[in-house]
Amino acid sequence: MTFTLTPPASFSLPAVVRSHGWIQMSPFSETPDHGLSYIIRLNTGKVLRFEVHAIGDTLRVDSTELLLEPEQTELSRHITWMLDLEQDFTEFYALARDEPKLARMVERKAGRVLRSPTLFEDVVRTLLTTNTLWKHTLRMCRELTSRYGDPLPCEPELYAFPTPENLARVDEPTLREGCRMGYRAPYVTELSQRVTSGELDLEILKTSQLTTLELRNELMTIKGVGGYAAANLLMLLGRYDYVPVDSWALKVVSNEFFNGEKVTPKQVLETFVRWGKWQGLAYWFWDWSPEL
DNA sequence: GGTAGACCTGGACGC
DNA sequence: GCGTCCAGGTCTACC
Repeated sequence: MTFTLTPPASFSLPAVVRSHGWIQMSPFSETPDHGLSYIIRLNTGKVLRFEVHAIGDTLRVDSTELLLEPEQTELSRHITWMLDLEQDFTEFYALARDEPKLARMVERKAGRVLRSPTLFEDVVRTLLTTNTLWKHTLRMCRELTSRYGDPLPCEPELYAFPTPENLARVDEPTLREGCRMGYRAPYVTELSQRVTSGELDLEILKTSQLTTLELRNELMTIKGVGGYAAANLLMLLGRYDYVPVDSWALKVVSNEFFNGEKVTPKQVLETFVRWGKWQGLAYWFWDWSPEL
């Protein structure tokens, strides 16, 4: 079935889809027209694949399954969140236009960051990005999804991302060996159990009134979430006060601002501090010079 | 508050 | 084929 959504004026579907590496991780994929494809499990337990295509000024959503009205409402809510349709970037764009290294992202209507439907899923994905190579992150995510996600009825070889309940049931050694997640396995197990038991409500953080610092502290109570992961998750929550400093950040900032000299995480943070509450976005969408 | 070492996986490299 | 080294963030213990 098909329905439509109306995006804000300054919106580009390809810009969101390609905003970062999530699109390469299962069950995300990019459609040939640079739209979004994703396999989701709704609250009713229904598993479906949906595609979002930009058609003129609207977004067309195609679903592999027929949806009841509450299911369509739920799916619309998820897509609105995933594509960050409600965020207003007017203030940031006004600042970014005067910075040659950000002017291009304004032209491309970039700034929105692709999200998973749930924060639980984004935390798990982020845990899988830490202390490993991107290739291995993709493998771990693929294994996790295909082993513990619910299958798509019309293409049972494809799966939705596993729910907290699914992952809470998997014992840690199985997760460790099956998905070759190493020491990350107990982090994912503990997170899944905390969410399933109700001890940790991640979804409430999406609309939290906490300050960014308080939100950061809350995220860092999750085992395996340190400074980089918390900053990354804050970006996904629409808070851009922190720059996620990883090895790539150290490299590009060194190349761009320090003539290739080795830099510390503190120097990376100082480089973008002038962007205030937008510093994470300025870093993320900076038009980095090619390495010499 | 800062630092060192351990945690894992898998690819590159030398023998 | 085997052993060693390395990259990638976070945690814990220690100072």
